Amino acid sequence: MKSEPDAFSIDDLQKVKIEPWDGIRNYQARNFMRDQMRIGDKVFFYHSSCAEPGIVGLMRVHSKPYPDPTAFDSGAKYFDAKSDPENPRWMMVDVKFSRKLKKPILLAELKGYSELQDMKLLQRGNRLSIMPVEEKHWLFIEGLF
DNA sequence: GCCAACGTTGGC
DNA sequence: GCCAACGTTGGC
Repeated sequence: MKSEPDAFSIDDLQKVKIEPWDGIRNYQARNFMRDQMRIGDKVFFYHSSCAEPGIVGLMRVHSKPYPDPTAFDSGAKYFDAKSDPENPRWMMVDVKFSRKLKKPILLAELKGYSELQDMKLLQRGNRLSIMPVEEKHWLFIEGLF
């Protein structure tokens, strides 16, 4: 799961411990939260759109999917008039802090490993802010900690 | 700031 | 349903 550190960083998560991952307005990203995530699933926290993009920490899924309340708040940045509270368009989960890596694993480093060449994160043009990680890739990256 | 790669919108 | 225009993401 990606976040711009200026908006919400791994340090912010370490402080608050649990964070509702709201504001996702992309159907594919929503589907991953709504359909694939289970409580306790491990998640990489990735800093994007910054000087040194990369994996900076670990967290876990901490709730079942539920409607994103910011979609119903007409004053909120992520308000969506087309999301009906009776039939919510945007679903999200809460995440819980696990740990911060001593040293981030930067995107530039990840790109260098032949073992990760087919990883979704590294595919050309990928802009998804939430995506699944294959087990083989997860295990390889864990070995880099 | 630039640009590639999408995703969304809206006219037809 | 098609597709051009526009908006967004995100690395560089």
